[in-house]
Amino acid sequence: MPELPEVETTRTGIAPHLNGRRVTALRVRQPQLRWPVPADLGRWVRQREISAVSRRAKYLLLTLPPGQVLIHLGMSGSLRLVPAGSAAGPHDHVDLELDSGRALRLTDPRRFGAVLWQPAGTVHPLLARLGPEPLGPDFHGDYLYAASRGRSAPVKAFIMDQRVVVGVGNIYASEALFLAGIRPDRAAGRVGPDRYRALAGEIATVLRQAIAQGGTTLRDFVGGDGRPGYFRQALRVYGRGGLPCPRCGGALRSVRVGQRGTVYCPGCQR
DNA sequence: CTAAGGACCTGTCGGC
DNA sequence: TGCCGACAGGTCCTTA
Repeated sequence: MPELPEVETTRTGIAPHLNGRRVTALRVRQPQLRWPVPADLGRWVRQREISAVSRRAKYLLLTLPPGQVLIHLGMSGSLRLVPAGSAAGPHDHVDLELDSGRALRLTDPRRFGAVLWQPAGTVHPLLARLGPEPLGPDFHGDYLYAASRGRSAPVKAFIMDQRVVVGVGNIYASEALFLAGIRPDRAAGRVGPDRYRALAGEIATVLRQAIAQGGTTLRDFVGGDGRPGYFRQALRVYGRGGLPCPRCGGALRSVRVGQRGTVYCPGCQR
């Protein structure tokens, strides 16, 4: 999936085409995503005007007067603007048609994504326990240090926990840990305050740089304009197991940490 | 409370 | 060429 940079890239790509537009129809070809698309979603959004397109964690939020449409891209989801009524492929599950003659189309082969509804004034349960935004003021090394005391889970799993900090997935967790010189399998509670300050800084830096490059495209991610992201060429360790470490030249090691593929440099990361 | 494993679903790739 | 297992950007849910 899309981690935070890909979701943010999607947001900036689609927002100009959605802001101020009226929804003319909702077309759901496959409601069985991570959770079923609410059967009455069309009634909530039809003829309503989209007033904002925002992001919280890896969720996109389309604000209409009575509430917000929540969209999560899961592992393989992407959003594009297409001409309304254009031919749909087998994984084009949802079209949100607009009065501009275009439609926001959700494509998601693995169907781990979600399209949900959050009435105004309520907080959807999925958003209720999210941690701070990594690019916001509440995220810093001292926070990570305090939150990690007594935790024996690997530090990589810790920073990928959306209750700790949102938006960091498997790619950027690996990259930030490399940049901060921390072994991904080290217990979160056994990383000191100075190293957490470095890690918080590297997380923010790598996310910002990836956003500037339009995110990372491994196979199927495209931004709202249909173009891939270009951060892949800047990845230091992710997907590079066995290849030379960009810092010391030693072979990068590929392991599994918390069921997820993980690459690190045994020489540079402690 | 934390941690670990399974579950969801489709596509792709490498090995035999 | 064909089949089979492993793996893929997420994260909730159950179990211990």
